[in-house]
Amino acid sequence: MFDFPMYLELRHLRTLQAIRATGSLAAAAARLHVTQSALSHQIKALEQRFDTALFFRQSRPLRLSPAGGLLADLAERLLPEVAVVEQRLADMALGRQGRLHIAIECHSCFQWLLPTMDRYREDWPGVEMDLSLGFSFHPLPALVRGEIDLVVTSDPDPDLRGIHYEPLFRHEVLLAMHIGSPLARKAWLAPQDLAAATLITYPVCRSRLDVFARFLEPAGVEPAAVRTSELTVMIIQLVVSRRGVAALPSWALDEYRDQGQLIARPLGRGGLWSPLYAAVREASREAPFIEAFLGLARAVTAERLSGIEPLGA
Amino acid sequence: MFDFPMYLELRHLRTLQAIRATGSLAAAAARLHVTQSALSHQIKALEQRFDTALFFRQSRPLRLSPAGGLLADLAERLLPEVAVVEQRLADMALGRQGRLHIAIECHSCFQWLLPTMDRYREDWPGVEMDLSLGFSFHPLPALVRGEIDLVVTSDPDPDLRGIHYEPLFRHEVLLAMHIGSPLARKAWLAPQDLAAATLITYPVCRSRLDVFARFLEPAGVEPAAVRTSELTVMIIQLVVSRRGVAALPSWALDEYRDQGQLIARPLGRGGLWSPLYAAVREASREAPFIEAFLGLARAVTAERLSGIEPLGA
DNA sequence: ACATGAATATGAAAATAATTCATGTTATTT
DNA sequence: AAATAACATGAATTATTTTCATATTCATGT
Repeated sequence: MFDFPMYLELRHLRTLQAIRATGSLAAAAARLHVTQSALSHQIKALEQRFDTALFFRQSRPLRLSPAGGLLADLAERLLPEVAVVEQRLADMALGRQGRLHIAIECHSCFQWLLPTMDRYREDWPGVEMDLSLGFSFHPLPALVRGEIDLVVTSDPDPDLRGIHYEPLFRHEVLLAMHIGSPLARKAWLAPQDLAAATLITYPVCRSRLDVFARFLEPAGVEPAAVRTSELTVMIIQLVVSRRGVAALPSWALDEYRDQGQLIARPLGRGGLWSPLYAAVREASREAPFIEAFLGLARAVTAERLSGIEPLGA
Repeated sequence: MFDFPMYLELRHLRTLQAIRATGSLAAAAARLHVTQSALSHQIKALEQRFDTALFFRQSRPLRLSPAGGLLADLAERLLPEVAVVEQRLADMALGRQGRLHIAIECHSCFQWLLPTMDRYREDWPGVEMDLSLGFSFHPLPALVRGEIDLVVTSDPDPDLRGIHYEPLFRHEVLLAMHIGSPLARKAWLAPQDLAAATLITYPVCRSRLDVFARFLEPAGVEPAAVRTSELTVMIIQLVVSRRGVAALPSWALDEYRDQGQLIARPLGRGGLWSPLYAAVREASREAPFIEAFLGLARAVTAERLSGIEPLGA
């Protein structure tokens, strides 16, 4: 009759489970909202497929055979797991659950990102969070590939389709130097002022450093020396010990500035302002758990960072 | 497009698993022996059903979204379980595995049944065995209902359909008495000889006791007294201490007879012979693991029990 | 045993659902 | 910027599942 196919499917497990629970085909059919005939056919096909009876017919109430019991046991184990996953998927679709793997390209962003994440975790316990540092790899392609879900970046790549850049705020990049530095006497600095200086930067490509990309290189100026350090505290140390100067976000300097050793000056007459974006996939942009994160990030930065100018919605 | 249905099925899990394993729809399709188009449609339907993307399209190799990963994880957990059960079902169909729940109606059958089960277990480790005593319930209907799989009985019920009675052997029922009993002087006993005796029996319905059903009742004789005991050893005790006489299978007496206190005599001139059957469902009759058990039971009884006459195949 | 009611089985038709085919799009590579 | 490989899509096809109508089987009471 049925020539061959007949893979075991969850439908069959639901049927076996219902049959065992109700003790009759008819009742099981009612519970599953199908006709008794449908189940009878289904059972028959299974029995042919496995070449064994699934229940004993000459008795009522129906009793499953050992083979039928095996399948019903399987149903009892698997179906609850399936239900759990379906529920989680539903939650995900509603945006109440999700995954938020964040990568940052901006070394000094910890200052506001960690508090943001802490507060976020309280409201969205169903969201699985992770943070990785996007210094050694390129976070935006990873965002496209779905390896991560949000990238904090200051240089959007407009070529990438399907990525939305949500502006967070603009902040001023200041040149930090020792209070006794000759450059400290100027109200603001011109590119040429750095020609004789040692510039301390994070160890990343110059095109991703605003001092170079938007201040020195346009003017064709190269500092006397460049040295790098991974950590903001270390950079500050070097500046305080008069080993060089460094361009840093104004808020990154706040906690050190009032120690009296450090002074900061704008880069250029109007200052060097840099935007910061949260890049997310278009597909996840409207998920509530993403929107909530962006909103919280804005609130936290506006509250805790000085010298920034909020951007975006 | 698809208006509504779309239950999650194992097919979908197999698809997700293959996609994650291969990193592409096309490769997954090849592995599952369907076209790439089939999987594309399948995925699309799932995405509509769960209202969420299952993988990121703007990247190759394909990467599953969190939702897709959830389903693939589920697949990884469930499919192996399904495979195990399918394998066990195949084994059952071939009769290499099965369930052998045995019930006995015959009190003294332990003597040969336990050794039989012990030896059987060695050869058929895949068969789940159990033994229950069918004294307080009726084992044959339970056999029909599939609660048990084999009943050792001496009175077949021909009304039950679908039950096959496999003859094992005939054995003689002897009357055991104290060696000094006046009855012991006779070469064989007539029903009337018991009219003055105390008869000790197992505590079951008279119709299931051959002494009554086939010896005393046909002759219209009632013993002077009847008392019962559950255990064969206890019955022997009572007989030895001259509290009465008992009708028991000859082999059940073997281990006590040579203690010199006990003597046994045939019931009637030709002796009272009783057959023993193994009742199984027609459906399971030809399963190798059942046939093997029957064969072994015959071998063990022929080897260990005296005074029996093998029956059947 | 026989009738009766309830439950399961069955075949054919109808309804659904899954798959393929042919082709269009989109991504990656050279 | 082609070229190529991979995925998406709509229509047609094929396969499967379900229903409908009805037959058979089982359980029970007389």
